[in-house]
Amino acid sequence: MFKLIKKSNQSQARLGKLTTAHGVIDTPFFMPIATRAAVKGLIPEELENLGAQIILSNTYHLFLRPGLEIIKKSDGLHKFMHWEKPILTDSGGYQVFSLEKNRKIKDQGVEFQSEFDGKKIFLTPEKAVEIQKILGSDIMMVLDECAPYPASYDEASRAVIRTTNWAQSSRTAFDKIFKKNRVKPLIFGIIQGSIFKDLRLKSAKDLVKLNFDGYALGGFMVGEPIKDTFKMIKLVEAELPENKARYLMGAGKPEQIVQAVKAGIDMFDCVIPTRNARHGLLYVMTNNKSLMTEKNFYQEIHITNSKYKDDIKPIDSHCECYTCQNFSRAYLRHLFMTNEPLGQRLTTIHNLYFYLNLMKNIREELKKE
RNA sequence: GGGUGGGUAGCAAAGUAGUCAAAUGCGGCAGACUGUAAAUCUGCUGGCUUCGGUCUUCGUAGGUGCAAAUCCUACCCCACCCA
Repeated sequence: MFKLIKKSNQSQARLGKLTTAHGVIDTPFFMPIATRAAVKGLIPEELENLGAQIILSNTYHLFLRPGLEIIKKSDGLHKFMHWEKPILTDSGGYQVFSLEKNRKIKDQGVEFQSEFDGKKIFLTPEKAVEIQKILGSDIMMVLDECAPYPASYDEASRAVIRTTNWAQSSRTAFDKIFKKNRVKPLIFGIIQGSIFKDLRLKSAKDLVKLNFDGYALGGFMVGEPIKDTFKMIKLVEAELPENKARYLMGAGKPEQIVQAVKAGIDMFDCVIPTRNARHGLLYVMTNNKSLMTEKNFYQEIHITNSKYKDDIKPIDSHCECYTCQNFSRAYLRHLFMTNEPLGQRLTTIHNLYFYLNLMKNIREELKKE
């Protein structure tokens, strides 16, 4: 359940609390991604210390490997991966987009071809709910169709119709499966519609009727101009009930997250901090004044750049993460140049800390406002 | 001293007359990454350039030939084998 604590008087930003079966989460928040039941090289204790309140896992990938039997036997995903805080599970809707070559969309669901053995997997909205139940998800996402960009109006429209139908089926399946449960996971609907105003509006309105626990804005950050992204966010935000969490799926860069918080978004997830960390792109805070008003509050550095060869400063001199407390740019660069996996682990720690700390600072700033 | 193989860009290694400023790999430089099939991918890596070219390069020095990294001669170096 989402509880709105405070609304900013300078923007649409909100402070809130999201209660799940595994604990209460302060919003706005960022979820590190654990697609395959692990956050790239980090142990759960480290994640917690970095400030992670919740992580994201993936229905499709876990269904393929290790498979549901193993997770059942382990008594759910939390125990399996030793993470006792909340887990949000994505439905596989994004894989409709990212694994475009290996899937076929039908009205009843999506047929994927397994990358491991070529086996065909037919994922329906009902099955996505069932799988997420077995995983032990705290926040389930409905199966949706994430259309690529650019998409024609007709394509986008068809994707919205299917997504809405699937949301209906998911809702029904969910209510049936959890009829007798006192403690239930949350279930979120996903709004689609590419960058077409009327489609986004219709998608939002139809989903709100289904009374989900939260509403996700999907199908963004797939190549569309960021201006359009925010136009759509503003449009959709106005349609959403105040007492439900809003989740901008797959976003984003730090300044985009701040901007989205100001547009009324409560939840985020993104591969950027972890993937970029592994690729040597690191975040440095350049201003400790107001995140909510300053535009350029950070800088990116490529740790492999030759200019860091003899730079014995930490990544970010003001950062309090384990990496910055103990290691220099020169050392991290050396680890990267020599392909030492430790380099990736240390930079992942830093970038995740940067993101999680960013969210914490946003919350504190909103509190003080 | 005799024999054999070899000397190609930062390194390794193809190429053995024209389509060669020279494959490929490594190294080096820079960039991208947004609900993760990503410890991945892309570009550049002799000089100059008005980006059309142009100049200098394949151990060194000569030579043949319209044309040479590629053929010939001499020399210098390296590796291994025999004395």
